[in-house]
Amino acid sequence: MHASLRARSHVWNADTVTTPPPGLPPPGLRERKKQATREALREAALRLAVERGPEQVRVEDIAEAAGVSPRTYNNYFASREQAIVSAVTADREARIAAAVAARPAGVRLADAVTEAAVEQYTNTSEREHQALLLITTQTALRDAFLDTTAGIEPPLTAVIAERLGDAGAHTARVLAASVAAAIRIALEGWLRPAGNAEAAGSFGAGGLVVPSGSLPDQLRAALAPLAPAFDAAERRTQP
Amino acid sequence: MHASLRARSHVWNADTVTTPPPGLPPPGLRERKKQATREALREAALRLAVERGPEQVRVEDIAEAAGVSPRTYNNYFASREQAIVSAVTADREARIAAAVAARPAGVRLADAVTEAAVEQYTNTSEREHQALLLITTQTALRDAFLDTTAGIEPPLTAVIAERLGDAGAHTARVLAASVAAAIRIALEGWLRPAGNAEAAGSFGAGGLVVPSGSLPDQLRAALAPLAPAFDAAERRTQP
DNA sequence: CAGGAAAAGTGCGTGCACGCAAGTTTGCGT
DNA sequence: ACGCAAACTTGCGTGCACGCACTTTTCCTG
Repeated sequence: MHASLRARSHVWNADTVTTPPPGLPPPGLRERKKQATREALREAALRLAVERGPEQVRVEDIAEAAGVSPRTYNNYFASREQAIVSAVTADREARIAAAVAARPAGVRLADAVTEAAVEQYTNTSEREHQALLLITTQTALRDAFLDTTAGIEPPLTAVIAERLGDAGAHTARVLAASVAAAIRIALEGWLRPAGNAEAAGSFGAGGLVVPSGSLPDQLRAALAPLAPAFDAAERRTQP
Repeated sequence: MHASLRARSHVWNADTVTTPPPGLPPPGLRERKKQATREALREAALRLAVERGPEQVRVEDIAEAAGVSPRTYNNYFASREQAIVSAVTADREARIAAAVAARPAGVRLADAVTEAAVEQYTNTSEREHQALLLITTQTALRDAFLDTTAGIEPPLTAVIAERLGDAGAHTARVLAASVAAAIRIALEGWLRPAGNAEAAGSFGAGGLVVPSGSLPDQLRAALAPLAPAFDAAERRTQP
């Protein structure tokens, strides 16, 4: 059944250490240390991966560099790849949701989502771009990065549900998942240039794929087909 | 960031042993033995999982029961869970695509897809239902089963692309991925009853989720929001 | 300001995924 | 029929994910 498209790829978030939804009381020392550890691991993982090749970094090294035990390391990250990728991902999931919520209630929901996504993926900081190059070099990292999109679903579901009202809660879930899938496709197409020919799966006819434009273009193109669904959903709540 | 929703879950298809798209020449001895081995492993995995608990089955046991080395086992399956789940899944991916292609060209594409999905998931054979009960007992199996939906995407992309023409190749990909996501959601909702309360993720408002109807209902409900997107895509090719 | 419970960190052991480098079988051309 | 090349199998070694039981840290409540 098809080639090894998408091999092993631990989907996001297998950590034991839970981070509760931002509580109103001051975070408390406990939370702050947790986040500090998390960032220390992220940082160490990325730094080591850049210094030596990503292949030459064992979890033991990351843990040591961050000053924790290896066992603790994987209370935070389910795989070596996650640790590295999370450094460039940070909390983009939450930022996208926030960006959608920030748009005035007047605009089309489809546009709000699309622009929010484009916006959050084009903020290409300096180190982030450097790390992206690193990611493209290794399939495992590439996959881990793509799996990041799954994390967008829950917060996006929340904001969409907010706009659609309680009646559309179910619809919101499906739309959010579709958006996540579309974004994944856009990212796939974007960082394809690394010459693998057997990309699009193995089905008969049209072997032509768009020659991969810029990321914003890819995102808009991938999200466009979903716009009618958003419009219909919106229309159903505000006739 | 959220609880451990969707922990480790090796996405489908990490096998080394490739199965080329069905060639026209007679399969040849090589292919037949490969499929035989695959089925022997599937069968052994399921049988052992049913006899003792799924937890009490090591890879070594499965391999031995199938008469191959443990190393060969994971040339076919990337995880223990895949082997077990694949016994109930068989090639449902291809069947769904075929079912879509089978529908007359006159019907709405959205309907064709929905009905094809419902049809292929309601053929609950005897042993299959038994195995589904087994799956619900263990989170790892549940996740592996849900990840099966990812495999629907490639063949579904092909048939949808066929109906939309080459212009809609890109759209087809996004729609297929959305359908896969929707089906996943439907399945999630369906085999939820196993009392876990922290299901829907952790976002503020509406904690009400539909009390999970039958599988066909869940599927139709999950796919309905995508219908407008299909209609629009179809309209664009045949005005 | 205790004291005790909850949560995070740690050491250890087990089974597993997977790369590598033979060995073995199958298929095909001459 | 022969033999070569490609494909599959296998043994071995390595690093890793993760459960369990235990220690340490943080937080809350009387």
